[in-house]
Amino acid sequence: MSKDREISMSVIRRLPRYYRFLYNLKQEGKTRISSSKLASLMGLTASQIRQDLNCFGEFGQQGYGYMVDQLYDEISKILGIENPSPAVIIGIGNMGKAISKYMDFENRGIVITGLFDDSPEVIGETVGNMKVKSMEELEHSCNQYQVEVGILCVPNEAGPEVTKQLIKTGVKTFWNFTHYDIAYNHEDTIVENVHLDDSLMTLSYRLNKSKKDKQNT
Amino acid sequence: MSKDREISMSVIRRLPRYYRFLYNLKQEGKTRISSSKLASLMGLTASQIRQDLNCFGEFGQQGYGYMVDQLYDEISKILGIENPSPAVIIGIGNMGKAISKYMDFENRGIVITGLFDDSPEVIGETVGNMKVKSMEELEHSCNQYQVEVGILCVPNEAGPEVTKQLIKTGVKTFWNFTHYDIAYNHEDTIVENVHLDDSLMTLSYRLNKSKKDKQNT
DNA sequence: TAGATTGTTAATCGATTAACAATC
DNA sequence: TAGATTGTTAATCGATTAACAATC
Repeated sequence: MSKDREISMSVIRRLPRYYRFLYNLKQEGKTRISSSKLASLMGLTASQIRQDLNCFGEFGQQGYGYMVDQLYDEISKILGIENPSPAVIIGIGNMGKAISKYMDFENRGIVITGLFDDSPEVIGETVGNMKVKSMEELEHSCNQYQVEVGILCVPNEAGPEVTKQLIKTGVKTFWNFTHYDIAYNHEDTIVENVHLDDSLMTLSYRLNKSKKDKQNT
Repeated sequence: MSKDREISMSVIRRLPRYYRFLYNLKQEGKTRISSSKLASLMGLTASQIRQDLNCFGEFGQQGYGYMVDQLYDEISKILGIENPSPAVIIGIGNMGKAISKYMDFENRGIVITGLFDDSPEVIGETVGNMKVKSMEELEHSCNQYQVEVGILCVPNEAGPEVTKQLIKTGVKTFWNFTHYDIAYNHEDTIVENVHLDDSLMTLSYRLNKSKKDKQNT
């Protein structure tokens, strides 16, 4: 049974990875998998996998393991991939363009309903198969498509203003590529930050650390 | 004093954020900050900040707090931003282009020494201020610039092969935008993964969760 | 039935928070 | 000196791992 206990972020962040590995197993034609097999495949412990899955229900069979197809579908449901939520991308610079072309949104629980920018050079341009609209059209478009998610690819300085505009149209969920701290400044928002700078600096730290460690050996 | 105890990933991943907030404080002309002020600014506890910083040394003054400038410099040193490491970007599609133009590499501890792709349409193109080279030139270029970091923006299928090529030239550190699990397949590598898909699915989960929660109230 | 593997409780480990003596 | 705030030890909290009874 799914428990009342609030599911921790650590568990949630592992779900997409399970989903990915199960997809691969499906592709390979595997029909069943045990927690210990999956564990060694993913570099986790079998215990952790069973604990994680049992946050959401009892998907396995004792003595047998898990059905790959069924588990895949369950996680797909849990992640909400079946009924994708409408989203807009704001800021169609390099990052906005890359995101709109590169991401497989529909298989990630999101449908892009519009691209927006405030630069005259970009407005009207076709990216993927969508025309970039002006910021003046944002509110109308958000209402029309009942947009729920804002994807922020604008420069850091534009973060606060664009966030305000989106919140005015009822958007409460953000995929945020800027440094602007949306969750801190706006109550009742759901924010997933992509801090590429932070990730790169972490890498730099780890590389330098390993260099230093080698010197001292 | 800096301790012998291995520093945990949780701490390391907070460093870039400290760095960012200290940069802002500098910009605002602030000269000193206490752990409790910084804590409320960042939405952390003062305890955690003091614990984190004390992994690396004693940077504060009792009864006074921390010097903004000094602390900023210390963290900069810790992150290895002062002596940037040479890197190459492989795969100059949408994401590769966005990364090369958008990121402020030099201020993140990295210098880009070359862009590489295997598509004739992209080779020779100028991105930012660099010409895209062919994969044949990779090995020579890596040796020439003593490249330490590989940035992988290639399609998932190309992950294993490109990784192999880079490792052959001595690259052991990766900023990885593919789904290929480098660390799992190659020993002694340092890998920082950017899993945009995972981040987006986590967002989808959280949004759907909040919708369900609202229905049940 | 016997063997395998789950679901779940208990034990361990690590990270965060609280408390306080040291000291500027 | 008195007040403030650090550095650091101790207490708490949460997440991971181990163990095992339930059961397919």
